[in-house]
Amino acid sequence: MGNQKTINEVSRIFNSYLKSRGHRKTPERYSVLQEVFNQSSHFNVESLYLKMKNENLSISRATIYNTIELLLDSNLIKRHQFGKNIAQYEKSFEQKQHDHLICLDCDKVFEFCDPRIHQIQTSTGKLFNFNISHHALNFYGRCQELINKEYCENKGEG
Amino acid sequence: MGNQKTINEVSRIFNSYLKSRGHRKTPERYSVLQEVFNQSSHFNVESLYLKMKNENLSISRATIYNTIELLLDSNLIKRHQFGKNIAQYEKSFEQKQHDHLICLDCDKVFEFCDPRIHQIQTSTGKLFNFNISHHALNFYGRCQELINKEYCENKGEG
DNA sequence: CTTATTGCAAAGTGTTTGCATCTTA
DNA sequence: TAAGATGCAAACACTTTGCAATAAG
Repeated sequence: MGNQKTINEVSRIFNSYLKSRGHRKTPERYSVLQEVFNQSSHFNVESLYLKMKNENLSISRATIYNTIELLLDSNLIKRHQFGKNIAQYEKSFEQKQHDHLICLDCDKVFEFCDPRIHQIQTSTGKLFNFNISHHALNFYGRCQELINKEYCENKGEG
Repeated sequence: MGNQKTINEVSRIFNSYLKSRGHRKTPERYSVLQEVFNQSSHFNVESLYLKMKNENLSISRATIYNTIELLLDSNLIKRHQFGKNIAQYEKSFEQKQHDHLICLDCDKVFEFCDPRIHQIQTSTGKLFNFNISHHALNFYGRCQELINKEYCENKGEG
């Protein structure tokens, strides 16, 4: 919603990123990008690896870690840590800036937007003379709505 | 500043927490608490362990991990992840609520306060019917001030 | 044909667990 | 003296690294 991109557009971005950095175009890199594109929500390296293996794609963990770095560097994905020692990722194309609500009961992650955060970022940057490139705002708590309860039931899904 | 607590007050809090949960009072638990009390800034389990070993205190990593859980549960410390796979802790007594600025060049962490965050927390909680217990707001960027440059020089210290 | 990239396995790192030994209550 | 806590080492989970084989340009 808003500024969705097709896999072709995203490939083109990745393509020109690779070219600009003198990195080679390999089938593995594009298959990781495709898989990331298919993710509807947050994912981690292991889940991505298993998913790809399950689809009989030829890939190794090392290559996924390698490619993830390139995708981060080209701003096609974002990295998060939601209070656990596992890096979570999400694609950063096709969605507007948002932050996260994390349920401490079911680990489910919800997204929200609030323009005031950007104001705080700007004024804090000025105050500290800090060149802020990005932020992470996480609210931790317990979801209570019926609609959320549903999610809460299939605990620890991701 | 504001509501500092002495080690005696903190011990009393820990003491009554342990009693209320039926946990035993052990010298190790109190020596971890003392060490945490002595920390002026963020710390992690390994740094705490090495510091204690250096002071010839008898302690094991396992016991520190164990005690850290109790200190978290009794709200005497807070846990953070600043974008790395290492849990960072800080004492949560004797200081007011604050958030963090993380320098991507030198890994140094700065603290700031902004009351607007609490407003966002309240309205987001209402909007999602989420019972929010706490939050983490991290700004990532590069520090530029001379005063900060100093910190930046002894890279990777904390 | 040169050199970046892949993929495996080994090593690294932070954390958790199992269990025998101690110690608190 | 019984249940809980400690401490060591082994196990774990995620990530990084070394290196021979492969493939992009």
